[in-house]
Amino acid sequence: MPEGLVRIGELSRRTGVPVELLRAWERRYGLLEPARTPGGFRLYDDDDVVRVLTMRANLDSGLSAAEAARATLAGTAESSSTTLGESTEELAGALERFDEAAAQTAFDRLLSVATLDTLLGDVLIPYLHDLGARWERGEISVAQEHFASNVVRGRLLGLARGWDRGAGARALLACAEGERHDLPLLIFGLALRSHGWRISYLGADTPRSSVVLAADTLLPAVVVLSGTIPGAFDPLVPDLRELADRTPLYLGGAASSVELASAAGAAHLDGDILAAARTVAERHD
Amino acid sequence: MPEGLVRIGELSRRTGVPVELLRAWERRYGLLEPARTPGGFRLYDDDDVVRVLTMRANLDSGLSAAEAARATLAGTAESSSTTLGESTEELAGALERFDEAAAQTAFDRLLSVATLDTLLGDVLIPYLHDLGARWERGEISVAQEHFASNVVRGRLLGLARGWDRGAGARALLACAEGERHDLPLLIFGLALRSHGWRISYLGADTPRSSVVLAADTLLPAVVVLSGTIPGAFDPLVPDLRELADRTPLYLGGAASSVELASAAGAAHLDGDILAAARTVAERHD
Amino acid sequence: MPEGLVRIGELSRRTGVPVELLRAWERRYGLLEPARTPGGFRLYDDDDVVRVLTMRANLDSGLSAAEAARATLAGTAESSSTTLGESTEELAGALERFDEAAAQTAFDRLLSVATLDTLLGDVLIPYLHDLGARWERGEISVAQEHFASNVVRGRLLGLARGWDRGAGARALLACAEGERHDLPLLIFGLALRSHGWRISYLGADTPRSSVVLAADTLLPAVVVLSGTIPGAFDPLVPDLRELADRTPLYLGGAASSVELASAAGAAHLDGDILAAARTVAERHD
DNA sequence: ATAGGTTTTGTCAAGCTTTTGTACAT
DNA sequence: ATGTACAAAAGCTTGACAAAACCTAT
Repeated sequence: MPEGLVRIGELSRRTGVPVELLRAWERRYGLLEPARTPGGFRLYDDDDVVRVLTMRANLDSGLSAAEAARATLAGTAESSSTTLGESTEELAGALERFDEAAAQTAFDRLLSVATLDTLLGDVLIPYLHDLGARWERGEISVAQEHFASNVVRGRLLGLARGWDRGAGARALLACAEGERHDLPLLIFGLALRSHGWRISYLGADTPRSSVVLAADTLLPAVVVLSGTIPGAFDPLVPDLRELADRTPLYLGGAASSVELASAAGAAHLDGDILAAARTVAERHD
Repeated sequence: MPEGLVRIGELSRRTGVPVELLRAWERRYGLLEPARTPGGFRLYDDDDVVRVLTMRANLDSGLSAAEAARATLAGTAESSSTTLGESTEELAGALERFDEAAAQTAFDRLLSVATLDTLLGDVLIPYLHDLGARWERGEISVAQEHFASNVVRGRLLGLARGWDRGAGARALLACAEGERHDLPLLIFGLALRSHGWRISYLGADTPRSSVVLAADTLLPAVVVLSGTIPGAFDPLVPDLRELADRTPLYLGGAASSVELASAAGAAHLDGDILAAARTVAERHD
Repeated sequence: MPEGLVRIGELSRRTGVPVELLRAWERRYGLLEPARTPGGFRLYDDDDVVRVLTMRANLDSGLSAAEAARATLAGTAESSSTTLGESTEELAGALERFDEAAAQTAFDRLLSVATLDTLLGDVLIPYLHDLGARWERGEISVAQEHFASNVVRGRLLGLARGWDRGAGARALLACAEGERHDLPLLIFGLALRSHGWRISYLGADTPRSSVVLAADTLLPAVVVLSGTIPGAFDPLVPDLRELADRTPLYLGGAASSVELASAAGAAHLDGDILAAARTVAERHD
């Protein structure tokens, strides 16, 4: 669209506002600041058309002329649609500056615009990855990491509430011994829940014997163990093999691999948490 | 929304309160403290609209003008309630004084403090009952009832997001023709969802032919119809019988009864929404 | 809820008792003692409505007016303390048999009958103590302990949501290095929050340097460290002393003692979590 | 239950000012 | 195009009024 400058008559025709009134609005409220021809004629651009139409809309909505003009001029782009990305950044920023309230608000906003899957896959997982990476690069302190984890953990546990109810198959979830990162496992649990599964969750750093005991009590359809520390699963292989004899067993996280899992009689879940949940859900219909 | 200051005439138009009365309330009770133009005209903001609506609602509920004004002005208490009961009252209060922000906060609070089942069964269902009763007694204005319903509906729909995903059995939900009260059915859907079911929701006032068509397309495990208006199901009986031949059919709400349901080849769901959801969930394991 | 005072006509409408009779009951039996407007009009509150309805019920049950009034005024206050114990047992039982849904329900019930302080002091703290004791005696498996901790943690973090909002003094909370039991600290935080404080929470196993860094960023009014493992604080004493120079410091949990705390320039918080929170709150008005 | 007086509150009016769309003269 | 003028619409303040609701006392 070429820069179409029009004179006042044309502006009047396009907006339906009488010429005199356009001049009055300019004079009284400074609504428009048209360029001028050498001879003094007013020249309006497309923005001016929008401005006049906005002015009219404001008048129609009941504002007085003075107020309508003020509102029109103040009408800086309304942030009508806060996108997913913005809210994510807001969440990240709030967590980093220890602002819990703002983080909760950002979380609320995310929950109100996104589905659970989107929240988990497009927001939380990338955020946690990023957090980890920056922590490794020393860009973030342990305090910030702790603070953020606790806020996120609180929200995830909130979403998890009641996740062992229903009629679906049951999964028993636990972190390997020594493993402290429970958040990925929590996310996995929520994803599996959204496939209709029932979740029993033992959380971080669960001794192998406890997993076995819980499995014997609950008789889950599958057991899923998570471990990120390299070598975390190695000493467990014999026990896992025994457990896998009785219940389908899955190993996930960086501590697992296809080879290690098969050595333990288990199946390996690769990196993508949501995909892993889908895999488990589909394989045990 | 651009912060639009309006003059007294527009405020009157938006609230239905005569101009003179608005001035009288300001003079006598200090209900409003409008800004002024240089020339002395009163300028009101959005909060003032809420204040006037609240004042009117208080009057409708039987308070004298002086008391209504006092209650209106007092009704901005910030609070951080912890007990379920307190949060519930907070929600009710916020909804009645048209304070959407506070209502959303109370809702968030409730969600963070209670289980979904409790929120539905111990908070929302009693609240909606109470709302209806007070509306019938004229203690509450139509505007308040509408406002409250819409806020609640918005939150429930938010909670419902993605409820047709997963691997559980599918239920098709609809209100009978002419039936406008969709909130009970929404609550039923959420309760059923918490049992791991997938929900397909057609909402208020769904023509019988649409239900049949959706049922043939989706092949749900059950179809649930809701009706509160007495006699709402009566003309549908032949069609329902045909539908029930193909799919298990449930009828709920005051318009249904054991006799009517069996005449339609369906099962009757009694008054307690959460119990009804449990019944359906268990019967179709 | 805005305390709405109503005039005699509305009271009559709400109770179905004629205006003259209401005045007569007041004059003859002192049934009501309404406030008055400057002009002399009677003003009744919600309790008065209840009183009149009770009076009517008493009359209907055959009492004479004078007797009915006396009975009404002798009105009783009832309380439900039985439910607390039952719900507590229900919670404990559900957690031990890995029944998350039932545990959540029990939690909801507790929240609906108890205040936060009661919940923390009379239910959770005793329960956690008991859990620990039974774990030591081998009556309970690690799996059960883990499972229960995670459910409780989820609820506590839910109650904590937004706890750094407001205008009160700020407290920075963290567990000592190596310390994994964050629940007591969480409870302490909630208790302190109920005194109007703002909480910044770093959670389990926080390195000393991180605490210092967070303290320098947030400038809290106090720092509180928790440690249960004997000797957990010992290697930290020099660093703590330095931290205590800048910010009031409190040490709590079995790892602390009056001597150790004073050696670190800090104050010792003794075993009772709720009392400790009260102490901190009062000492920093 | 009634009578006679008071308070409360919604509504109206008079007289004047401000705001704003439109018109007209230069 | 500019500047001024003008009148209708909307608003302001003060004051008053009457119906409804309420009071006390008989």
